[in-house]
Amino acid sequence: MEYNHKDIERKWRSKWAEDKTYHVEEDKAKPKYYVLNMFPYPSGAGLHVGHPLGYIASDIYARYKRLKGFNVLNPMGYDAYGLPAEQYAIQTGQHPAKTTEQNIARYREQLDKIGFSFDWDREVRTCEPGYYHWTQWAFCQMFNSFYCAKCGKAMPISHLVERFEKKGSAGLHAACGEELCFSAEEWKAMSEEEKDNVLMNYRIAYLGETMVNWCPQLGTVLANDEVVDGVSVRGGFPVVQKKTVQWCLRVSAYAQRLLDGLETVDWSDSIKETQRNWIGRSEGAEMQFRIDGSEDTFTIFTTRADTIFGVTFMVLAPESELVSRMTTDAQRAEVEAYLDATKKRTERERIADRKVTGVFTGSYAVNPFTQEKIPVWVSDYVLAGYGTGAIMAVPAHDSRDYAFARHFNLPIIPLIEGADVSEESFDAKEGIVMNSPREGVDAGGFSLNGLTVKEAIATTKRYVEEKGMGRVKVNYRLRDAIFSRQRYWGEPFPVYYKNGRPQLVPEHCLPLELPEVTKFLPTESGEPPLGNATRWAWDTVGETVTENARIDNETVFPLELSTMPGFAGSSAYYLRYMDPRNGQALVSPEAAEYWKSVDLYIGGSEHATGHLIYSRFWNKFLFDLGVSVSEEPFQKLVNQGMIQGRSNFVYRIKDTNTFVSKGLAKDYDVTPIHVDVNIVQNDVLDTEAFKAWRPEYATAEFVLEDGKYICGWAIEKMSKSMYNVVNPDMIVEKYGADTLRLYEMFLGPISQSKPWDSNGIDGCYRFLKKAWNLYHKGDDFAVSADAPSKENLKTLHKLIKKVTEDIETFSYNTAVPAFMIAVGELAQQKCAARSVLEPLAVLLSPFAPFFAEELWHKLGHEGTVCDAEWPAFDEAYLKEDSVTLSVSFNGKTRFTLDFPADASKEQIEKETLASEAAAKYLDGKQIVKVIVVPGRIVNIVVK
RNA sequence: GCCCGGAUGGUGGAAUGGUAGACACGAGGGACUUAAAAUCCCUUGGCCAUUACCGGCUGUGCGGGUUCGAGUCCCGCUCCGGGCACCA
Repeated sequence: MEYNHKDIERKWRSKWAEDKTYHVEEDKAKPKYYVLNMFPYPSGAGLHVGHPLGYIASDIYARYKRLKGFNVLNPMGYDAYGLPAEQYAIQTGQHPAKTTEQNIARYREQLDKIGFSFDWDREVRTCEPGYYHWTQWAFCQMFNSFYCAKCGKAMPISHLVERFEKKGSAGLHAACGEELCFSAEEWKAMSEEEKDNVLMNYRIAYLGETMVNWCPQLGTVLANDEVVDGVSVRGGFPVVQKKTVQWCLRVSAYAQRLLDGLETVDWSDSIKETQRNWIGRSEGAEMQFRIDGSEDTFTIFTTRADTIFGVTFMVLAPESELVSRMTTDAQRAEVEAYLDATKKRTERERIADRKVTGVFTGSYAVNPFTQEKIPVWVSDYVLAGYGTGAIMAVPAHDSRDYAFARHFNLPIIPLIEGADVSEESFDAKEGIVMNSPREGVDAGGFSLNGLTVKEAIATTKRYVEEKGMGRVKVNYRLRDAIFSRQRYWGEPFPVYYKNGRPQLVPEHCLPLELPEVTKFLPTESGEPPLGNATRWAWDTVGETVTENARIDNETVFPLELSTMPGFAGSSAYYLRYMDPRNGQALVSPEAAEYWKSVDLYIGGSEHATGHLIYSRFWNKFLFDLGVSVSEEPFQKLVNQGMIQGRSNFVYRIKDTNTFVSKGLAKDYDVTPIHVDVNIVQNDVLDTEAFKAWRPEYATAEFVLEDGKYICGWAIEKMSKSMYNVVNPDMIVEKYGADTLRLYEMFLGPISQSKPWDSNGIDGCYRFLKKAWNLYHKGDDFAVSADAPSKENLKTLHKLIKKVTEDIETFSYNTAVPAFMIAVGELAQQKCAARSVLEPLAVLLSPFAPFFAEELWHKLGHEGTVCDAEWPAFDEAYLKEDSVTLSVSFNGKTRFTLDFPADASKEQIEKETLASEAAAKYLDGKQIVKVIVVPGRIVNIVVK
C-alpha cells in the first residue's frame, strides 16, 4: 500500500477537530508546560512558508512534552488591531473589521492544514470586546497606580494622596515626570485641578506633554521602536518631532527591573544585548554649576566626573528651559535665531547632516572645583530628553565636544598622560590622570593626578556627594512609551474628560466598545477618526449617548478619541490564554497559579525592542498588582530566523520573445526577468506553464540546454513582486503537511535566516515513503511480534538518544537526518519487529503527526498517538563490545590492539606498553605517553 | 564609533579538543523500462597517482600561538550579518 498523504491527513485532521484532541484543562495531577508562539497579524497576503517555521518548531516541542507526561498549553490567536491591519483595510478600501475577519478565516484554514496541536478553544483576538476589555482594564490600573521607588513596585495612587495629605512631597521616592516640592498644607490648598495635575506627574499611565514622533502620512504618533532612521517602520514615511499631549506609559520606572530580569531568563545573548542597549543604563553623576554673577544654579549629568578639570565650556540643549534664563540681552537675538533654525530641522535632517552648530548664551558658569568661569553655549548636539539637557564639555576626552571646540576655537585641556589630542579626542576610559588640577590652579587641595581613570571617577563622585555639589545618578536611555494613536483600528481608551480633566470610565462599564464610524481614514492634521463616531456603545449604565459624548447630569463629557497602539493588545495575551473566557477577570488566580508563565516562547527577533520590552513591562506591572504570578513572562525564548525567497530568472534575448537557458545566456544580449517560482522545479522551467503564465509569453520560444530550460536564481526577500512567494498550501497539497514539517525543520538551524529552497523537499518526502514501507509488505500492514535483533535495538536506542537530545536543544535540523539514518538501517536489517517499530512511530509523531497517527492506528491503538509515552533509551544497547586501539606513526598504521569496551585508560596504556606488538614495531623507541579517548582512536607518543 | 554574532564542498548544513564534510539537495555514471515517471545501486572537497588493488599531497576566511592532536581554545587581522548611536 502506497503512502497516501492526502487521505491520511484529511482523515486525522477531521478526527482531531471532532474529538477536540488538543483541548487542554488545568490538571493539578500533571506538571504543566506552556508553549507559545508570537501570535500573527492576520495580513491580507495569507501565510507563506516562512510563517509556519516557528509554529512547527514549537508544535514539535509541545507534542514532545505531552508525550513526556506534561499538561501542555499550546494556544494560538490573532493580533488583529493596529496599524498593519488598518493600512491593509485602507489599501483595499474595506472596513478593517471585515478584512480582519476574512484574513483570520484564511489564516485558520492554512494553519489547520499543517497539523498543529493548538487548543483552538482558547483562541483570542485582540480586536474583540471580550479581549480588549482587559487591555482597557490594565490601562485603568496603570492610571490608578504610581511607581514607588522605595518599595520598588507599583502602588495604588490613593497611597500617594494619603501621603501628600500627611507629609506633602517630602522624602518621596517615586517615578515621576519632574521632581515636585510641596508641603501637606500646600497640597490641601490646591484646587482639584491642581491636584489632578500633580497626580498626573506620578501615574504609570499618564497624560503628558512630550516631544513625539509624528508621522503625517500615517496620521499618528509613533513609539521610538516604530521609527528607524527618521522614517516609520510601517510604510517608510517621514517622521517629524512635534510637541503634543499624549497618553504615555511610565516604562522608564521599570528600567532597572527590566535590566535585572534579563539575568533570570533563558534568552539568546544577542537579544538580551539588544534589550540592554535599548534600556541604555549609564551610571554617572549629576553636578550643580552656579551661574556667574547670580545665586542661580543648574544641573548637568556626566559619566566622566573625573574630567571636571578639563571642562572648557558648557552646552545646553536648544529645547532646554535653561536657555532663556541664561541668555544675556546682548546675545538674545542670535540665540533666538539659532533656536528657530533648529526647530525647523527634522530628526531626519539632523541625522543626515551632522554639522557642528551652536551659539554662545552670553552667560558663564562657575566650575565648582576651581571657581573658573566657563562659557555656556547652546547646541543641538545636546539632547533635551536625556539627562538634564545640559552637559559639561570636555573636548580633550569626548569626540563631540572636541569637534565643537575645534569649530568654535575653544580651549582643549588634556587630562590623561600620554594622550595626544592634537588631531582627535582621547575617549577611552583608561590611563593615568594629570592636569587635575593643573599647576597653579587651586582646587581646595583636591587632586586626581596620578590616579587611574577608574579610580578618579570613583574619587570624584565620592567628593561631589560629600561636598553637596551633586549626587550619583543612574540614567537610562529607555523612554516612556507613547500610548495614543490618532487612528481608528485600535482599543478605545476608557477615558472621558470632565472640565478638560481625564476621568476613567467606571469599571463596570468596560469594555468600552469601538464605535462604528462613517470614515475611518486618518487625517494628516491628527484629528482622530473616532471624532466621526456617531454613536458610542456605552449604554451599560443606562445613560444617554449622543455624538462623541456622554451626557451626565446634562453636562457633555467628551470621550478620549485616540486609540491604543498595536502593542497594547499583545502585551498580556499570554495571560489571557490561561483563562480566555473569563468575564470577571483577565485571568483567574487559579489559572494564573497553575500556568504561571510561558516556558517556551518562539518568535522573531525583530520584536526585541518593541513587543518584548512592552510585554515584560506590562507583566511586571501586573506582577506588582498580584495578577501575574511571575516576574518574567517568557522563561525561554527562541528566535526563529526569517525565511527568504529564492527567486528564479529567465533570460530574454533583447527585443525578442525568445528565452535562453541560463548556461547559454552569456552568448546573447539578455534581460533577466523574474519568473514565478511555482512554475520552476529544481531550477528547471516548466515551459508550458510559463506560456500560460502571462499572455505576452504565450508565443515564447526557448533556447534549451540538454533539452531543459535552466533558470537563474538569487536570494531575495520573499515578496509578491519578485514572484518568489511559496505558499504552504501548495506544498501540503503536493507532498503533505508531514513532509512540509520535516522539511522546514531540516532546512537549517531554527534561529538562522535561510532561503526557502524547494529543491530539497523530495528528500523528506522520500524519507516518509521509506518509513512507510518499513511497516508494510506489499499491500499489507506487516509488523511482526518477533523479538528484535540486537542490531535493531541498537539502531532504535541510538535514535531515541539523538532525537531526545536534539529536541531538548532545538536542534531539529539534526534530528531529521537521525531519522533518515535509522530508517535506512532498519530497512537494511529487514526489521519488522513491533517492539522497534512502535516506539519509532512515537518518536516520529512530533515531526510528522498525521503520519505517526495513521501508523499508531494501524498498530491497533484506540486513542491517539498523543496518549503514548516518549520511549526511554537504554545506554546498554549503545555500548561497543570493544575498543580498537590503532597505533600509527610516520603516516602508517603500525599495529592495532583490541580492548574490552569498559577498559580503563590506565589499563589500555599499561597493556599497550607491555604488548608484543609494541615491542616489535617500536623497536629502539620508547613510548612516552598513551592518549586514550573512550571508544576512539588513541595516540601514542614515542621518543 | 561602541556592543554582539558569524565565515566549513556546487548548495543547505553535520562534527563533547580526537578519522572534517554526517544527512539532504544538485551533479555524474549505472540498473530496470519501448520510453518517461517512479524506484534502486555506485561516484562526488581540491590536486596528484592509477594496470587493478593499495595510494599520496592538500584542505574548515587570513597570519601567529597553545596542544601528542585545533573547524573547535588563545592573540592579531579581513570580510559579512545584526543591535545601539550626537545618550555626555
